[in-house]
Formats: sequence, C-alpha cells, structure tokens
Amino acid sequence: MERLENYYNQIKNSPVFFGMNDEELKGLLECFNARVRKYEKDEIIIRQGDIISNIYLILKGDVNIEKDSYWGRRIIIARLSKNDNLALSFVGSKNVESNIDAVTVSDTVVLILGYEKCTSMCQNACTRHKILINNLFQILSKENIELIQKIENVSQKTIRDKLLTYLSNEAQKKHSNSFEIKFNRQDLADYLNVDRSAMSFELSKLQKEGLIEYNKNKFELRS
Amino acid sequence: MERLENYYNQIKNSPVFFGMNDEELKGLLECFNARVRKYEKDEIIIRQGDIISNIYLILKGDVNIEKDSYWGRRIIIARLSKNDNLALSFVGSKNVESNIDAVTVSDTVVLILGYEKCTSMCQNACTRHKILINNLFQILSKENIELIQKIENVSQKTIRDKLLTYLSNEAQKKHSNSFEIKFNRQDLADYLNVDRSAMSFELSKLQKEGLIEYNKNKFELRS
DNA sequence: TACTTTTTGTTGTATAAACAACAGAAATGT
DNA sequence: ACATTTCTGTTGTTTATACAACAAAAAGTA
Repeated sequence: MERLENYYNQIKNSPVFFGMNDEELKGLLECFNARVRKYEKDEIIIRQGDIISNIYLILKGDVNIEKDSYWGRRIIIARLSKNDNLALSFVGSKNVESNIDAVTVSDTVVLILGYEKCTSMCQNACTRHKILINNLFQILSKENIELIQKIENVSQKTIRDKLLTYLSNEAQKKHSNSFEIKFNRQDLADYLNVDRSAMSFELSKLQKEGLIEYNKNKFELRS
Repeated sequence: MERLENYYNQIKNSPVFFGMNDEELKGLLECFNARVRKYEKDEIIIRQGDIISNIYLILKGDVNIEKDSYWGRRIIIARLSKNDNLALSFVGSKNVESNIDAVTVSDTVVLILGYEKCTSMCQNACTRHKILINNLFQILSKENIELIQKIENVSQKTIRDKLLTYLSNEAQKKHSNSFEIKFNRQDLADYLNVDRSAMSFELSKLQKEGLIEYNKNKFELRS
C-alpha cells in the first residue's frame, strides 16, 4: 500500500501545486480528499465515456492517452509520465464524457483529488484555490500547445517527414541531438499514425543515409 | 471605425465573461484596456513566433488557425468564429512563442484585452478576475477536447474514413443529420490533411453510394 | 542453459493517395 | 451582360504506404 506521505515532496514540487506553502498545500490535500492509488501495467485508469470529476496527477510510471478508432485501430494521442495530469480538460468541462482512454504502460502511482467536492464547498474563496486554478490554467495551456505540436507531427505527408519532425521536436525538448525516446516501435507507429514495419524500414533508411543514428531507444540526429 | 459599444451585448454574453454583472464587466474591460479591431479578409492576426500577451475574442467573422509545414504545405488546425478565442494557450504559457498563425477568412472584428497588464496590477484580487480565470480554464478545456477530436479526424487512415469521421462529428455537434460546413473544399482538405482533388473524388463516390448527399456546403448523412 | 515470448527489421505485393492537367460551374468584378 | 477569377469535380499516372509473412534479435522465464 502506497502512502501519500512517501510522495509529499514530489507533490509539493509538481506544477499543480506550484507557489503554495506547506500550510496551503496540506489544507488543499485535505479539502480535496487526496489519495494515492497504484495501478499495474496495462490497467485502464480512465475509459472513454467516463465522466471525470477528479484531478489525476502521475507520481510514478508512464501512461498512454489512447483512442480506439472505428475498426479497433489504436491511436496514441500522448505518452504521459511523472508530474503530468490525466484528463484535466474533462474536469474543466463539466458533464462532458471523456473521449480518450488512459492506459498504464508500466506500474504506475497516481494522486487523485476530488475536485468537484472541494470547489463547491469553498466557493473559490480560499487563497490556495486561487493559486490552484491559476496553475491549472497554465498546465492546460501547455497541454494545448503540445496537442498542436502532435497535430504537426501527424500532419506530415510522408513517414520520413513524420519521423524527422518528431525526432527534431524531441531533440529540441531535450536540448540535445542525442536523446532517448519513451516509445517502443509499435507505440511510436501508433503515435505517428503509420504502419510499424514501414516505419522501421524508413528508420533504417534514414540511418543508412546518415541522417540519424539509433540503437534501440537511443537516437541521435546527425547534422 | 468599429466601437466597442456596438458589441457590448455580445461581449457580455460571451463565454469569457460568463457570470459577470454589468459592473464587473465594465470594470474588467477598463482594467484590461479593452479595444476593438477590424481585420479584412486574408489578414494575419497572429504569426508564428509572436509572443502573445493579449486575449483575443472574435466578435465577427471567421479565422483559420494554420501552420505552414517545412515545404510550405498548409495545415489548418481549426476554423474559429464568433465567440471563439485566439491563441489563448499562449497567454497561459508566458514567454512561449506562438506556433500557429491566425488568418482571417472573411472580414473580422476582434476584441483585444491586455491580459498581462491587468493581472500584474490587480494581483488576482478582484472578484471579476476570479470569475475570468475560471471561465478561461473552461474555455481552454473545451479547446483541448476539440483538438483531441481533430487528432481523431486526421488519424483515420483513408480519406473516406477521415470524411466520415469528420462529417459524423459535425452532425453530432449540430444535432442534425443535415448541416452546413464552414470550410470550402480546399480548406477542408487542408484540415483533414489530404489532397483536395482526391477528396472531391471520394465525396462524390460517397454520394453515389448513397451514404451522403451534398450540395455545395450543405451536407446530409443518410442512414 | 534452454525455451518461450516479445520486439524489431526486411522484403514483396496490393492498394490508396498524391500529383498534374484539365473542364465545367460558380462567384466576382466591371 | 460579359470577362475574369476562383472553386469544384474528373481522370490517368506515379509514388508511398499498408499489409502480410517471415527472420533475426532481444527480453523474459523456467
């Protein structure tokens, strides 16, 4: 059984609670009926159709945001990890059903906050709530920008362009030409929305041409 | 010259100012140095690389959110219209450059609010500011959900599936099997990320097969 | 260590889409 | 009303990708 206290420092430093002092944070965690929950690999945290009224903060592990298309083809919208939030936009849009699944990729620990209850109780009056909503606004902004970047990735017309766009963006995020990606080949293909084998083929072509080098999940962009 | 007063009622009823009384709204407009600006067709309101510190609210007209890909191919991320906001996520993420263009599709009127100035002045203290940030959080949530839906649209593997997914989503939004879309063919193709002529061909095939009927921009889904 | 399962890379073939070029329709301007 | 421009639909050809089937490598298990 995981205890909240084990993660206290991490929680305190997460973007959700940025700018709060200990007192405010502790008050908030109580007000929100904060609890920690553990999931195993391949468990579903959120399902399409769920109504979300909790804030989910990943404390440990990796989670796929997925969507199953009409004929069961899987689309990976995003890969989230430590300090990321799940389905925050459905907390903001009340009574809107989730249009995504959140599926664990590894053993995962999540902090869950009962958003609804607290906001109706304190009427947004307390300082900590003001800080929180400001933070949530900023977090959602970032998510938004990343979704736009993902749209850019999948909107390239060839597999080659999708790969190069994706890898360049990753290099930029990591501030280095050499970096590790979190996707395995199948997941990357589902993220870029292409066939895995065709993508593998294109990857080795890019390597042969000297544009990139890779070994398993370590990639390097060559000038 | 357009005057703010001409749009006062519309502004009052927009999602940005939802839940405010006249006094709060007027105070806010003043505090934000609200002004109205007119754009002609094909003008660029926001450019990639801009730092955004204003809130933009469309009062009249239509605006494309676009991105130019590496070799000048155009991607349409979204088509916005009356009561929608432009680039709100870049207001939330300070000092992040816009990664999109906002381009008018017709003559357009926009309300501009100097977000930065006001928030630094009033320190989030006033009631109206609390209402505002709550509203912005909800608006951003909706945008987020729509971006995910767009990802679903463009992630279909065939033109046919993209069209059917898009048209079904539109029908659902309009609560009717018969509806009008705002895109012309080229824009729709850029939105779905396919070749226009191939898309035209697929549309008429769908019509011949009896799945849809259309005339110009009016579409009907047949069971 | 040997065995099984999962992941990744390779190839050939069928298929769908991009592209180019054009014609007709619709909209716009004079 | 006419000319001009923009938009839409159609077709043939080229090209890239999905798909299937398999081999090799890596990871996991007994």
